[in-house]
Amino acid sequence: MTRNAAPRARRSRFGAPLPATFYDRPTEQVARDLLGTVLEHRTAEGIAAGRIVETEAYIGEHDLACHAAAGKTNRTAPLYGPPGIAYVYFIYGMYWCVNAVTRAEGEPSAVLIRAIEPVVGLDLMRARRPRARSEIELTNGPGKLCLALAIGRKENWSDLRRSSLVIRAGTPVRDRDVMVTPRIGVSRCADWPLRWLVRDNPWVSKTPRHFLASSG
DNA sequence: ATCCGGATCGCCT
DNA sequence: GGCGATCCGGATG
Repeated sequence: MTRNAAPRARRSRFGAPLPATFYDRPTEQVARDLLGTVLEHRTAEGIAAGRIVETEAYIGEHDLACHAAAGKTNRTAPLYGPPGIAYVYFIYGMYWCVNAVTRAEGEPSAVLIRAIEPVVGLDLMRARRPRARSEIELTNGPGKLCLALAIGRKENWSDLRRSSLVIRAGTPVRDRDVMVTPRIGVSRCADWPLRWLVRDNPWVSKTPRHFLASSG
């Protein structure tokens, strides 16, 4: 029968790592196209990976919600680095969030990974997220997914093509399954439509009201 | 289902 | 000194 899904240690369970040229494009386009790709982190504990279902674009020094609005500092330096590296920042004295650095018109820009759908390493994620009361709560937020995948300070500046933290090609998401909304949790430029999400996916951090009608 | 405050600290004003 | 690209638990309707 179909016994070719060998559970043997396989270097890449999914597609190839996304090339640098993928990230070296307008940030909105990168944010859109990251939907459906797979974020994978290999550690001594094992492999944990998930399908990206929600992203946000932060575009340059003139986007006041973007950390680069503060200019180039020790903290924001990765945003000025090459497309395809990770920008991992510490927030609220407690949590980490991971971005993929892009390059929009030479501006320091990045895409925040806001939610993933767990695919590999569910037990590992549960162990790392003892407070999650459901599979959904494992990774339905930018801080949560970093806990589940053990992404932190060490992953800042990582090359997302060839480090322990990789983004691989996955199953593309059709346009009709993609929604765009304003970004979450920002007070400045709060109405800019720079958040992309997979419609009806349970792992999306905050489902837009417009699509809650089905439950009424 | 929704709202609110506390936790906790690095960074910019 | 004050505020975050957040999460969680408890209170409220």
